[in-house]
Amino acid sequence: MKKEKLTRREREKLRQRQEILAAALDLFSEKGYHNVSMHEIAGKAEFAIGTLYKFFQNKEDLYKALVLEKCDTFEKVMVQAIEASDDEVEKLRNYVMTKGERFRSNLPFVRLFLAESKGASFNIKAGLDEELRKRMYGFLERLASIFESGIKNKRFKPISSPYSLAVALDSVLDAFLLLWLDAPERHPYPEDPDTILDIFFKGLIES
Amino acid sequence: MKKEKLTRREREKLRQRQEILAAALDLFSEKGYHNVSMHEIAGKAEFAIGTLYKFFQNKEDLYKALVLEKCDTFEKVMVQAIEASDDEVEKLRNYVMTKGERFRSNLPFVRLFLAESKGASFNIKAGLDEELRKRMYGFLERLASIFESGIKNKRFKPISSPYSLAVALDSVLDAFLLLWLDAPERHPYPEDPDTILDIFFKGLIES
Amino acid sequence: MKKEKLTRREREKLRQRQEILAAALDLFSEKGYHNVSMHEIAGKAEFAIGTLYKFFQNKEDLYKALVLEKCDTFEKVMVQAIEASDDEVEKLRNYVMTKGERFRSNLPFVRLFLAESKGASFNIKAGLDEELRKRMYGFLERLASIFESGIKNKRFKPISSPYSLAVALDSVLDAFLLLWLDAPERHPYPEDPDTILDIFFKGLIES
Amino acid sequence: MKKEKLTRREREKLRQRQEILAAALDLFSEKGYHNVSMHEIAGKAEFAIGTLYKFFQNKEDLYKALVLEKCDTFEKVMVQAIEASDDEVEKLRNYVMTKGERFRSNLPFVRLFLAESKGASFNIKAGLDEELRKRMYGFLERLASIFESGIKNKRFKPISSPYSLAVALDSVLDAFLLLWLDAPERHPYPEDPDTILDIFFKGLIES
DNA sequence: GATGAATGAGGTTTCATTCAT
DNA sequence: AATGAATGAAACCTCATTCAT
Repeated sequence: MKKEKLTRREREKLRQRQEILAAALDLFSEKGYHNVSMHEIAGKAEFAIGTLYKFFQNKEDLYKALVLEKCDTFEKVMVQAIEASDDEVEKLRNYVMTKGERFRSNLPFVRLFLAESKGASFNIKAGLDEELRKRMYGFLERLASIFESGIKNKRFKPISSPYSLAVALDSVLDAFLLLWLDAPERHPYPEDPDTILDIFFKGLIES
Repeated sequence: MKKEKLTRREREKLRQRQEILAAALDLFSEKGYHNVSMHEIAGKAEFAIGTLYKFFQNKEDLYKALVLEKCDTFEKVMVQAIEASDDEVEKLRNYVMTKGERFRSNLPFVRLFLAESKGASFNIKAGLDEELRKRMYGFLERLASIFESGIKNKRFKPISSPYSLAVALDSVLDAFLLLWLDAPERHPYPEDPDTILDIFFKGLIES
Repeated sequence: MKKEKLTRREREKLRQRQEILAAALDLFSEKGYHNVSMHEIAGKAEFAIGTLYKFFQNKEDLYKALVLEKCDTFEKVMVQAIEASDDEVEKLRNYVMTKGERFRSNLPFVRLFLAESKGASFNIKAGLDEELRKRMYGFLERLASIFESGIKNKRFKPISSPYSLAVALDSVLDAFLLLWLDAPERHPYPEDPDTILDIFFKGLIES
Repeated sequence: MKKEKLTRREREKLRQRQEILAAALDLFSEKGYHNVSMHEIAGKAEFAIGTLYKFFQNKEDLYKALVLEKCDTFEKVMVQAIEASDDEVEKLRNYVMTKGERFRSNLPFVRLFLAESKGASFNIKAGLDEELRKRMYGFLERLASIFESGIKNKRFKPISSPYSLAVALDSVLDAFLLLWLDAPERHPYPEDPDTILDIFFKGLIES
């Protein structure tokens, strides 16, 4: 389905959908699912309330669509980042940099993302959690395979659990980003990815 | 305020308060702040609705009290853990072990804790976040000072940012605990604290 | 206005109108006025919503037109039935038979008709009721005049209130048809009109 | 459960329930289920909207309770009427009189009753119809058994279908009452029950 | 002091109707 | 002339909170 094949009408609809989702993202990320009313979203998006229900069956549906679509885009960018080089260390550097950039330019999304992926999400009765975790596990396995191949290629020391390493790296990134989100000046996100990677690269214990 | 000074009446009130908080913890951790009604809490605690409002000004207040008190206890236990030994490595080991034990025996609290500390908390209009983060930063500094003293005592290599290391260690622990929470069998929490600490102790790069 | 004078355009419009009414009849009779939306009718009739409003001012108008037109046809057939013979008993027989046939082959209409004529119709703010009752009274008078003429012609015993008799006969027919509608197998509508008429023809009391 | 055993609180609740039902009956019978809002009922009953939902789960539930309870009372009175005498003709006379009186003093109920029992009720998704028809069939059988016993006791001529006779008598009563409801002056309900019964008692055909 | 009945603001959602294309 | 996207009033219902008993 090429872009050119979309009729004007279809393009218009798509644009409206994006506007609704953008308004919803702003509000949800600022106040949380339960503190935002459909009226508020409609108001911010400058549509009548009924119009929202033409695009989304209900509030839950709108929220799910928002989170899933944003995560989709985010995941794709992350996958691209780790596939941009053949060198394992370079893959990790790219990942750290790209995640940082991406987060810092998508603040509203980040708040939602962390709320959904770390914090227990009580917003939606079922399904979103599982879907998101499934994706996260998938991505962690990609990350783990970088460590594996790095070990095979003798770039890294042999390590028993590459998956744990992936979990660790990812969580550390999120932690730094969360700190930065909370107080950007006090906790600047490092320009140089090695600042973070060195935590893993350089052993702490004096030998 | 010594225990002996509490009248029977006062002790009774304290016990009732605990019962309310216990019921609230169960419900909030299972369904989330917005999906639990004051009626439900009253029902589970076997008090009348009005009684809840004798103890807490409103729903928000009850929630705040619950989270803060639980965090208090938790923090005290963690501080004890890292003060139980004089050796820096032993302090870290104790921390990893104790946090794991504590989490695994306090599931309902953990869900709330993670929702509040990682996920952006949208439950409460203001205040809880800040209070909790302040405490968390305080604790992270304690952790950081372990690394500092370890470096001074030549137990650890010199590292530029002990605080970052503290953040990293803590976030990695939480990540493992979150995985374990989601699928305990697939992601067992390691018996031996060194399994986690080695991520930081042993450098990854082949030299 | 003769048929020949209708232009192709006019004939087309009339056909469309009928299609809308047919779709509306199906839906209204199945779910009731308030449980059918204009969208549903438009969908079933395969017209755009706007088109419905070209033919009918609003939902109420559409409903009124539907009921009145159907009743018109029905009334005409009933009048024909009682005028098909000169003999009073035969008139009544024809009436009983024709009403039965007509009902059984127009189920959707019957449900609406009974809802409107027996049940108090709360669908329409005003007007339909009165119009329908006026017609019903007119028809009952026709029926009454059969009894009158039967009495004058000595086919029937003298009876003080032929109108009451008309009411009675009509209501009994409806009652049997309602039973049949509810459970056709348990309450078959009699093939022989005399089964019903005998209730009136043969006195019940032993003399 | 004796009346005396009701606590003051319970009696109060019962009274309130009755007030809500009374307000609802007035409104429903005047405007129909779908044209009455819960707010309206609350306003007329002089309760807050929330209070209505303490007594009834939802609007449907309130309506069902209303119709069923009213029908219960009505049925009991009717059964008493036909059991007040041993003589079959007297039973029928009592029935005709009592139904007339009852209807004429319970106009709002009658409108609802006829709407539900004759007109197809589209108000309630399911259940009310069936429940009411079941009761109506039960009552018609009681009526039929009067004709049966009358035939056995030689008070009535032998008739093949006493059930049909019951249906006929009942529907004729309803028809007269409906006429009276529509235009009391034009269609007075007969004082003397025999006016109606004679339709069945005296054969129409001259022999 | 404890209770829980009563309140009503405010949430989500539907649907008859309009009007620009 | 026909369309159907957009509108927004108004429906049902929940639940935090109060206060008379």
